[in-house]
Parts: sequence; structure tokens; C-alpha cells
Amino acid sequence: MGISEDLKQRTFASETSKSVVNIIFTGNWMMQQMHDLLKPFGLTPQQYNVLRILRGQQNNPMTVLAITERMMDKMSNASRLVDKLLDKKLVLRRECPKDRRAVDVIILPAGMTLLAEIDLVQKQWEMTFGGIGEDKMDQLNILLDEFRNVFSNN
Amino acid sequence: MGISEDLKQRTFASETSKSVVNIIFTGNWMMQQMHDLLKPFGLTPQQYNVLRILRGQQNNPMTVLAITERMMDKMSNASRLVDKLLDKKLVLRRECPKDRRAVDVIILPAGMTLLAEIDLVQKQWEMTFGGIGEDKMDQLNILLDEFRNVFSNN
DNA sequence: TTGCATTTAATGTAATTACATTTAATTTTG
DNA sequence: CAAAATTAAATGTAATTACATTAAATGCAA
Repeated sequence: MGISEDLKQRTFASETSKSVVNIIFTGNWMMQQMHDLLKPFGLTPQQYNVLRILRGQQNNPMTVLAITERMMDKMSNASRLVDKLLDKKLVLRRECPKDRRAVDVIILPAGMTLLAEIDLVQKQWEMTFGGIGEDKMDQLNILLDEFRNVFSNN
Repeated sequence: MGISEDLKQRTFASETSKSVVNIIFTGNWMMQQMHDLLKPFGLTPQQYNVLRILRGQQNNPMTVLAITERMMDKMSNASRLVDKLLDKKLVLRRECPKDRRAVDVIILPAGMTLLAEIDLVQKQWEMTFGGIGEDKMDQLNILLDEFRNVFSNN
């Protein structure tokens, strides 16, 4: 099914507005997939995103600001997401010694273990897209980047 | 800037996970653009989406369920979105004569007028993407559809 | 060094979303 | 037809997000 059938919309004003709608719709759809996948592990996609960012830093502490810069959804409040991960004892938070305004966040072994568990399911899920092929993935990435770059600023 | 620079992430585990991240990130980015564009008009993207769906039906009443089926974000509660539009006096709500469980929603002239105002700004904004060209738009739409169709079900 | 601007994170709050439940109407089944 | 199942929408609520503000630390300029 194409976007027209998915949204039961016969025509679009232009190919551009179809693309705009398709990008938003597919983004939401993808987020929903992640959401469903993560549900058994008790993480929201945003929390998962933060955990993966922390893992990506090879266990070096990261400030909340550095996390924010790397988050897919810039709008969610990294400070509160870290709170949630703290509650779950997946990360550690401590005052940054170099700059006492900042806060260092470090992923704990429990966080690494949970991510490792999720990796299995996540990898399997991603494999479903494997049939599309690297060429098309690459092409898609180029096109999406191009859309965002239309606005050179912000 | 490509997704790597935008998220300050040097490498991705695979081209697939890069695409997955890119789709979500670009969807959020696009939503944020809409959000900023609509702010002066006092509508959220979801409310705007509902209004446009109603306009698309050529002033025929639509039930809340029919609206839901056409919404870009299936998760937002159409019932409460309609509430908000009612508060703003942009739509009318009345019991559906054929099925008294259902509720008919109709866009009011005030809603049409507001949409017409927004159309001007929206069209201008969309024109920014015009340089990308119809071919690439088409290509992108095909690729996004392909991603969603990997899961033939749901 | 003091005062002012800036930066970093946390927090207050209103609005929205997620999820389950409820209510009312309709359809199906025995 | 009556009872049970299903459907459509609304609603209660807890969690999350949006947005502004606050608090604390740092940097910079006079």
C-alpha cells in the first residue's frame, strides 16, 4: 500500500505535499514499531535512544547537553529522561568535576545488559528491512538529508 | 548536513539502522517545521490535519472514526482533537442520524477561512522543497512506502 | 574583583498522549 | 425477541511533552 491508500486520500495537491505527509506518516509509523518492540522491556523509544547514545560513548560520561545534541527527538526533555533511567537504575548521574553546572551521566552494567537483550530483537526487526537492499537505503538517506538541508539554517 | 552530522554520530551499525534513524529524525524534523508554521494560527499539527481531512470531504460530514482512519498520527485522540476544534468554533458536531453511536463532524466556514489563510503560508513553505524536483519526490515516496510495506500486515 | 551576561540543568505548569475503561447504540446469535 | 457481542465515541488517569522560568555555576568585561 502506498501513502494514498494508507491515509485513504485519493490525491495530493502536489508531489511535494505527498512527500511531506509521507515523511511524517512513515516517521510516526516507524516510531510506533519501535514503541511496540520496546514495550516488553519497559523502555520508551526516547529512553532507549538515550541509553544507546550513552553506550555509543564507550562508557565515557556525557553531560545532559551532549545527550540532547544526539537525540532523535530534540523536544523531549533529556533531564527528565535521565530521571526515568535513574529510577530504573540503568544509569548513574553525578556532578561533572570540570564544570559544576553540568551533570555527567554514565550507563551502568544493568543498562548495558538491557541494551544487549534488546539488540537481539532489534536486530531481528531491522533484518525485515534487509530485503530492500543497501542501494535503496543509501538513496533514501540521501533524499531525506536533502529535504532537511533545504533549510540551510537551523 | 547528513544524518551523521545532525546527530553527531560517526557510524551506524548498518545502512538499515541509519535509514531507520533517519526516517524517525526527519519525520520529527518535518513535524517541528509544521508546528512552527502553524503556531501563529493557534493550531497544532494534529488539529490542522483533522481540519484538512474535513475539508477534503467536500463539506460532507465525517464520523470520528473516518477521521481517525485518515490521520497521519493514528495515536492522537480524534475525539479530543474535535473538542479543541469545537472550542475554536471551526467545526460542528452532531449526532449521526444513520447510526446514533457515531458523531458527524463538519467543517464550518470559519474553519475553511482559517485553512485558506494557512494555505498561503503552507504553499510558500512547500515551495522551498520545490528545487528537489518531482522525480526525487516520487522516488522518496516509493522508498518510504516500501519500508512500511515490509510488514504486509498491520 | 565585582557585576552582568551566558550557560547548564532542573523544575513548575498546562496541554497532550497513552492506555484502559465506560457508556450508549447497534448487530449478531440462540 | 432477548441476551451477548461488537462498535463508536467519550472519558478518567497517569505519563509525557511543550514552554517558560528558575537556580546555580561559569565566563567576561569594566
